[in-house]
Amino acid sequence: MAIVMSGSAHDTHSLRGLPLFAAMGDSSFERLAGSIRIDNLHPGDVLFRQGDPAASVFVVIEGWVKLVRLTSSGDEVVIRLFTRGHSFAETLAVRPRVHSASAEAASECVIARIAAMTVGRIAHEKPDVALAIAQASDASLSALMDEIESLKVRSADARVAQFILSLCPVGESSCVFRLPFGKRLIASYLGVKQETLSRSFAKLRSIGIDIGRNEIRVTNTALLEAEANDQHRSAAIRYEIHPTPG
Amino acid sequence: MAIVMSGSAHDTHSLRGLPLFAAMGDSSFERLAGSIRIDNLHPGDVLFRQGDPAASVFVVIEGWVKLVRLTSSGDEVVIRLFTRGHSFAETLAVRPRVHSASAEAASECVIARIAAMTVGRIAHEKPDVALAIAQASDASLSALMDEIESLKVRSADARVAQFILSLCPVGESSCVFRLPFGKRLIASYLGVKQETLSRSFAKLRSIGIDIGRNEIRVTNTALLEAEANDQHRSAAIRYEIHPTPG
DNA sequence: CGTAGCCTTGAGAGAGTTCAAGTGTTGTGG
DNA sequence: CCACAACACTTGAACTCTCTCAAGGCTACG
Repeated sequence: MAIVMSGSAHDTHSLRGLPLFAAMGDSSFERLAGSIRIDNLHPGDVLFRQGDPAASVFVVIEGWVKLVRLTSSGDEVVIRLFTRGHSFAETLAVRPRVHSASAEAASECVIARIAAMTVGRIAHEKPDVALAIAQASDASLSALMDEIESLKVRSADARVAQFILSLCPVGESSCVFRLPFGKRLIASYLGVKQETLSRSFAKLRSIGIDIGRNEIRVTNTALLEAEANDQHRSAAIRYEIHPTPG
Repeated sequence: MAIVMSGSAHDTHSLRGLPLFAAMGDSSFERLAGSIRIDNLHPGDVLFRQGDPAASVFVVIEGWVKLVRLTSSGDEVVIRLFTRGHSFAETLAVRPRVHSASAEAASECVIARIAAMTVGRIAHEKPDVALAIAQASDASLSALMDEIESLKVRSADARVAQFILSLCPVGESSCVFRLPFGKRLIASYLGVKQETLSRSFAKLRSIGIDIGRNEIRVTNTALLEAEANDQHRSAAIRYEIHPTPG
């Protein structure tokens, strides 16, 4: 169950830097700030379900939220994973509709929530709020396009490598961190079966990636990057063929 | 080469009904209308390239435009296909950046184009324009999520069926139409190899879908729909197992 | 200590790709 | 008008990747 906290001065100050809020002017943010509710969530807590009418706009402050869809055959597919700074359901504040996917906490997390009606009302008066929403959804668009490209052209192994890489802190050539959620979830996000993911992890051990139960140890980020780009395939040397004339 | 036409009264009137424009008020549309340029494009004509700074917002009036990405290994992936009513690059009017994909005419087509700066300027003054942009990008978001779900859970055959279904006029139980573009493009859009697509088409013949060089004949849309939902798999009867106790 | 859930591993089947050859269409120059 | 090349598409066969089914191991929790 969510614990409701008042948006304290400290809270709103740290929110100001998150993309959705950073893109709007001071006066707009001030108006919104009073309506922001901060919730602490536990894994499995539901933010909204596919088919629910849109009620709020969300921003992740800490932890991970999964966006999932139920397929006609009954199983769930993870469409996206949101973490610190990501906002979602913003566009539904513009013209309220039902959610086309469900959102659920994937780890312990802290999220900010604002009533869609409030955001919508302000956005209709203040262009900077509407533009902030458009800007945030542009970021989502890019992220989804990356995902589509990846699904279409990369092998499962490459996608797995890419995913681990995305969890590594930027600029570090080696790192150790905890997996924020289960491997079942990762598999669904990457569009592979759990067994396939497990086998991919096993292969990665040979390039210095050690995946434990909840912990990942990356010895060399560069090797991981090569794997993510399918190097073993595209690196196949291409000889210049000089056709014998006649 | 594009043929530039003036936005005549007839043109702007028909544009008014397209989603991006339908979502804005009369006065905003009037202001925009003067800056709309209508172009006739031939297959292969480039609208923008990945890496180009955003210069315009586009709306497809007739025909098809493909949005493609170049992968690190050099081949191109079709991310999306736009047709009548679809707008794209709208969000780039908000905060100009470079395009993260290229757009190219996939068939003979007619598109409307407005300078991004013009749209941006108006959107900063009139919230309804900013909201129309947000609304249009919400539609894109949904479309991309559908695509991701499809890539993750459906087989190539199902995706092919789904795609043909999307080309059929709604509500018709049988139809005949021309393919608006080549099969190579379709394959790339669906994330399969051309040979695989060809074999999928061959399989569809058994359920009354006849795919010729440029023409498709669908005898029964319902059968196609069943195929698109992977019926042959999920329809496998699940028996209730009563485990023998002890 | 037993059970349940999550993860790994193995073996075999199936889906999709690759490579290679072949068909058909279109456009071009002789 | 035909020969030719270029291009788009199809088909076959072998191979690779990913999934399915099945069993077993590890961890957490009562």
